[in-house]
Order: sequence, then C-alpha cells, then structure tokens
Amino acid sequence: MDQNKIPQATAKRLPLYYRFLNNLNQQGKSRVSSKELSEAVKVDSATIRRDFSYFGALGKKGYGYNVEYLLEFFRKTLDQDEVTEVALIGAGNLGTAFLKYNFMKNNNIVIKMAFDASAEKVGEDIGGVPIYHIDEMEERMDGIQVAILTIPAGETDGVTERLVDYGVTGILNFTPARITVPEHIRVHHIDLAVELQALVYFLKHYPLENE
Amino acid sequence: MDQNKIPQATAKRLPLYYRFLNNLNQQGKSRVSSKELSEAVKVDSATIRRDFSYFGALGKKGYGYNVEYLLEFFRKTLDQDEVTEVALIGAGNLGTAFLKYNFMKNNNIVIKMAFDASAEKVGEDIGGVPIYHIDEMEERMDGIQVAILTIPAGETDGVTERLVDYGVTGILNFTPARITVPEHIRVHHIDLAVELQALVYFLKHYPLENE
DNA sequence: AGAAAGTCGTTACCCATTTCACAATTTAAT
DNA sequence: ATTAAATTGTGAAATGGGTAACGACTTTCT
Repeated sequence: MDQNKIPQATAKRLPLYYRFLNNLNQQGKSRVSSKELSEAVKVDSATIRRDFSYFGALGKKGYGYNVEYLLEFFRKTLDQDEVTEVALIGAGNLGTAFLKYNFMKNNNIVIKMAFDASAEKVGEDIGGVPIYHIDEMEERMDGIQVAILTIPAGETDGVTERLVDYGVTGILNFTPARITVPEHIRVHHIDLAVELQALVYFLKHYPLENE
Repeated sequence: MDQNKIPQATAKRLPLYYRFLNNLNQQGKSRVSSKELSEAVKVDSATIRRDFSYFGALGKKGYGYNVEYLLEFFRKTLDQDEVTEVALIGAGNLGTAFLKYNFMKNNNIVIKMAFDASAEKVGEDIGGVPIYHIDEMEERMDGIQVAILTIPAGETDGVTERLVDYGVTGILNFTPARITVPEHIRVHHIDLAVELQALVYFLKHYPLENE
C-alpha cells in the first residue's frame, strides 16, 4: 500500500531474490554481491542493484549486501509475516502438483482448500489440503481472496463467474481460456500451450540469442 | 530464420491468436475485426493490428481479416506443417498434466516420450506417451531438440547438464532452480511459486490497477 | 449513386524497463 | 599508511513495447 513506486517488473523478481537469499542464509553465507546474485538468478547485476535501491540503500559500497539484513528486510516488505490463504479450483494433475508444493517455506502462502467436481476426489486430502465438492465453493471459501484455476477449459467461464460473484480479488488462471472479469479483479494467465509453442517458435526464428 | 524483425512480445501472442482463429474457423466464422479479436483475447486492438502488420498487410480496410486466410498464413509462419517433437523429463503430477494435454490440435507439437526415475512409472503409458527410465535418456532421445523439465528441484542441475551434453537447443524449465546453460541454448522459466507470490504481492500493493 | 459507417495500417508519441558507466565509498593488501 | 581492488547507487541513454489518432480505403445503407 505504501510502496507504490516499485515497478511491477521489480516486484516480480522479488520472490526470486527472496528464495535465493534464503538458500544463501541456510548455507551460512553472510555476505553477497550483486554480481554473485546475478549469476545465480540470471538477472543483470545492474538490474538487481536498481531493484534493491527502490527500497533504499540496502548495501554497502565495496562490500555488497548483508544476507541476513536483506532477508529480514524483504520478509517484512513482502508481507511475509501475514500468511496468505488461497483456494485451488480443480484437483486434476496440475492442481495436485500445486497441492503437493509447499508454498509456506519461502512464500508464506498456504492453499487452504481445494474444490473439484469429481465425486471420487471429494473428501480426499492431498498434501494436507481438504477437497470439497465445487458446489460448496461459495459457502466454504470463508474470506479467501485468491483462487488458482486449474480446471478444464470448458468449465472456465461458469466457475469464473461464480468466483467473481463470490468476491475474489485475484485469480491465477491456468486454463487456456481468456476470462472476462470486472476491472478491479486481477488475473494472471499462465498458458502452458502458449509457453511451449513460444519456446519452439523462438528456437526456430531466433536461433542464437537469449531471451 | 527470415522474420527476424518480429518483436518477442508479438511472437508470444501468436499462439494465442492462432488458437482463437481456429475456434472461429470451426464455428464457421469467415471474417473478424481486430476489435472482436481484442475482446476475445484481451489484447488491445491497436496492438493486434500492429502485431499482424509485422507480417505484411493481412487485412482489408473497412472489412477486417479473413479468418481462413489468416489461419493459413499463420500455419505456415508458425511452421505448423512440421510437427515439433519434444521430450518430457519428470512424470510427476505436473508432468502428467502435460502428457494428458493434446498439443497437436492447435500447436502441432507432440510429446514423443517421457523419462522418470521412479521404477513404478517406467513402462507405463500416459496419454499415449511411453515412459522410460531416466538412465536411458541420451540413447532414447534420438534427435529431439526440446525438453520440458518437470522434475524435483534437487535433480535439476544434474539432468540439465546431461541435456546440454546430449545437445538440446531449448528447455522449458518448471523447476524453481535457475539453470546454467551455454549461450546457444534457450531456456524459458516458469516458476509456479513466483507466479503465485507475484499475484499476491500485486493484490496487496496495487489493489485496483490491472496488469 | 452518394453518404455513412467500419476498419486497417501506420505515424507519432508515450511509458516502463534495462543497461552503461562512473563517482563515491569501503575493504583488503602490501 | 598507502595503494589497489571491490562494489554500491544512480544519472543518463538506450531499448522495447503499447496506444491514441487519423488518413485511406472498403463496405453497407438509403
């Protein structure tokens, strides 16, 4: 709310930095330079310094950055003290992959519940997350603001409409459908087919460059 | 090879356009305007016209675009007549989601084989794709240039090195690790935790805007 | 036929992001 | 104590992408 000047491109890299700093810390490293960081996360070192500088002068000239200090700073900045609860809609293979991933450790996010239309799955418990029938979605959501959409393409529009009516503020959409939502709801699309085809296209047309 | 001036941002949208045009065609629509297209794929109509214009004047003023013509044109441009074969490494939940997805219909890409380290999975057949043991990777790959990496984080570096030595030219990396490869190999990263955390971060810090 | 409406392709501008390059500062070495 | 090496933070320039607006042309309407 108060860091409104941070570029979106920077914000997208923060989780990456955070995770890597965590690794360093666990390895016992107490100091790191933008150059080292750059090699590890594959982001230009000037970009890293610029990214950090939006938060103030976090480093020391001639020295680099103190890992622990940086971690502590980002932990606060990324609102890591407050756990974010999300719901997963669609417990197929892709959904199950999410359920088994532990977002708590580095991201302080937890998938609180999942919904599915298949009677076999309802009642199950994958990765410690209970699965309810999708008909119970609205009554069970109980204040959750974010949904991960991993359902078949055909059901997308109907479910989206229900999520909007219910009142989510963010949707991570893994279906190929481009969903329509009111302006105040944020949607991020991740389209596996598009990602794969884009890679193939780049290989054929830009054979030697890097992204 | 010859379309080297096409911006990467445009190239990433092409698969999206292509898929939607296919839908239109199947619905029997023979004509479409950039405005209609815009509403369906959620891309500004001026951007669409600009994107198309990189390939020449494909439309007609006052009329719009001929769906069939556009499809035929993109089919050639996206090299859709030549099937691209890819290999999938890691047949866990995420990998299985890929195996069950049919990339042939819209993308002319086929997952030819999968590899996994688990003895139970080897010999199985998911979505018509055979699963081999990962030790047989190099001997089985047989000319395949593109790999989808859906293995646990810990195994990433070792497998990547083997893929590089074998000679892939492109990797779609779903592991959280940022892999190191020679410059001539293209890697696209899709990091589920980063995507989720970025969405959450945006919701908290940029509550009303759109991406 | 003539007028009105629709739509493209493109020019000109805008904005966000990346990167270069260097002064300032600190650390490390001799 | 001096010098050399390392490294940040940032001003300025470069890159890349998006969009408003409009002339030109086509279609549709009356």
